[in-house]
Amino acid sequence: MDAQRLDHQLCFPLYSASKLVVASYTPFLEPFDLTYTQYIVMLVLWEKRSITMADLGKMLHLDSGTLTPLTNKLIQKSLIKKQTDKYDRRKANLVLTVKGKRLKEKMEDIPSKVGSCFPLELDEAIALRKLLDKVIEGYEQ
Amino acid sequence: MDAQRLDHQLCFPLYSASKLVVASYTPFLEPFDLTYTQYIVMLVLWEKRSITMADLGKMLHLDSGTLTPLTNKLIQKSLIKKQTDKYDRRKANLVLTVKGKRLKEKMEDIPSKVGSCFPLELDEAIALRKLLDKVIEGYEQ
DNA sequence: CTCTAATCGATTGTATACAATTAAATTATC
DNA sequence: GATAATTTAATTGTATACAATCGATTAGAG
Repeated sequence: MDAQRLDHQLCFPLYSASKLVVASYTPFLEPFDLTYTQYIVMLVLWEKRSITMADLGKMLHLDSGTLTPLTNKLIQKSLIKKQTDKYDRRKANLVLTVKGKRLKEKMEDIPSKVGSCFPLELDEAIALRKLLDKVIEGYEQ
Repeated sequence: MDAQRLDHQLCFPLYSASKLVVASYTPFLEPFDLTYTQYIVMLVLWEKRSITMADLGKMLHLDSGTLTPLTNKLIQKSLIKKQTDKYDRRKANLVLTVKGKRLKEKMEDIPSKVGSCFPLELDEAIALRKLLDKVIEGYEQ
């Protein structure tokens, strides 16, 4: 059994499925002029109302080299604002604008629309989620 | 139950796990001066010995905008060659160089090294694989 | 209090990704 | 056999990703 074969490695289906699922958001996000990564930043802001760049990076597993230009795009679209923290001038707090807050309701049905593009039953989705969490949390070195 | 939450969506763990697993190859690939994407192209070539850009793109789910610069890197490293097809001059066949062929044995133990960074049991890996395949094959629209 | 260490976000450089377009070559249609 | 349609790979433009570095700021050790 040759381990050096694409179809014997778990990484490749993972990499492919991830790209496919991310791409499946595109047609639903395009009307709102958002990319997938921009969308998940908005998801976080809709939950938190305010978050520093560092904490956002921890939540999304993205570094400042990705987040700085990405949040600048969202600022440019008037969806969020960046304001220096009052007590620690190194920190930059991201907060929603009124326009950014309002967007939430307009995009409400996207998760279910994306979900219906995929054939997983609820128990399968739960099992997949559990396995992915184990991969993420169990990683060592 | 709010569907618009990062931790209620399957896409995000999938996206995170994929990035993590791909990144976990880096320390093992670095000594060979290869990135993950360059590595999976080599995996294909080690299996096929010769393949057109189009067929490689179908196998890896990547388009020419990604593959052209990527294969150019591998050519530059003298691991592969690109030769115009004799019978259809539109097609470019990728083939291994001697150096590219020899690399296979040197990288033999990478899959198991990466595998041991993750805590999945065999049955879990099989289940994950099956679910990912269902996601990929079942996608519609 | 002062000097060092750590933290934070921005920047730079390299490497994917993909949409859209283009040019060259081949196939299909008549 | 001329022409339209298709295929193939390259190119262009935009958007991630991440490693490495930098400058500003704050925290910590003595």
